[in-house]
Amino acid sequence: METTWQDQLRTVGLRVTRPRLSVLQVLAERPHADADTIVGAARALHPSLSPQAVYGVLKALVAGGLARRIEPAGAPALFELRVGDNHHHLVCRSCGAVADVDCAVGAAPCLTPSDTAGFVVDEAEVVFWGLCHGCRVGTPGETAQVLQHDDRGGVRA
Amino acid sequence: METTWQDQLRTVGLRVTRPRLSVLQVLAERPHADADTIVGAARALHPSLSPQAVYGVLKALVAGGLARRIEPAGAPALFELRVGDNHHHLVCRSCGAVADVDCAVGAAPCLTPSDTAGFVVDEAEVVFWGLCHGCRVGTPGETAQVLQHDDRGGVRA
DNA sequence: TCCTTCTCTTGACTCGGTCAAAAATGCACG
DNA sequence: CGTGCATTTTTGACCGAGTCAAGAGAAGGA
Repeated sequence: METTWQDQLRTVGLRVTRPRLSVLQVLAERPHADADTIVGAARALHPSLSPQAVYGVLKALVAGGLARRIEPAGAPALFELRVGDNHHHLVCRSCGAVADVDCAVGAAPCLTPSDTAGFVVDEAEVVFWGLCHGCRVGTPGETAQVLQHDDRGGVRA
Repeated sequence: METTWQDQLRTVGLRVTRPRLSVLQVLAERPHADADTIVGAARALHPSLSPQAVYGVLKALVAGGLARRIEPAGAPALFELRVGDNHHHLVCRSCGAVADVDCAVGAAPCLTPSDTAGFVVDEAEVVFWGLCHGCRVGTPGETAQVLQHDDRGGVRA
């Protein structure tokens, strides 16, 4: 947040454009927005913005390392600006809300599986599934936009 | 594996049908197959099987707890029969190969995030990203069917 | 065996996202 | 402070994965 968006863009070799600045601002305000939400919000800043432009911008940002793409199973992809700080996510089964979690046990708890089966692991991605406070208390339908109720949850990892 | 597929199906209240037995057999042979692969393989056992039938069967199996659906980011969903034993997955960034991993540290290492942000967590899903032996050694293009090379990996969780 | 109910088939459709060509814009250079 | 080329955005077609719905067809209890 110290450096401006402009600087950040230039640093990774991207040109500074209105669509990009708009998307960056939207992402800064909404930490876990999906492409559609971003299009809607960014249009407030740049009315003629097309969905494809947003996809293009997001792809550029992710490729440049300014944004991260997360894909909770059964939901459209979400984007966030927190990158490189090794954190995971809590996802609400009911409303799809997402919260950041710093890595659970110490530094990198799950990075080393017991048996790597010949794989060389470079990243461990953790998603915690559950219910957010609102949905538990009974304010569903508020931010509600049910994600998936497929299998009977509870496997506990 | 003691009980027959038939028993398993009946146990969860599902009728025993040819499509279901075919899909179960395919899943038993290929532990992490996607819907498309299942359709192809199952047709060998039941030629008139339609893709939608497979989707229906898979949905029923997952709902009944006989199968589990996993969705690696950027790839079609995969299905497996190992359920209820709390294991995670290794996914190859290059060829999409998937291997099972028993939970890393002891029983449930990541189940309790440091700060739950008001969420009640019931499951922690872990995906280890990396390269499988074959792709590392240089046999890419073998099982190769590149998944996604989007962001420069290496965040290490 | 018959009948009810669940399941499969068939086909249309949705959603999230990509691809490609052409117009427009950023910005390095003179 | 213009000018020109490469990068971006626009516009619009397209694709894969999966869902939805109606009717034909089995499964299996009575």
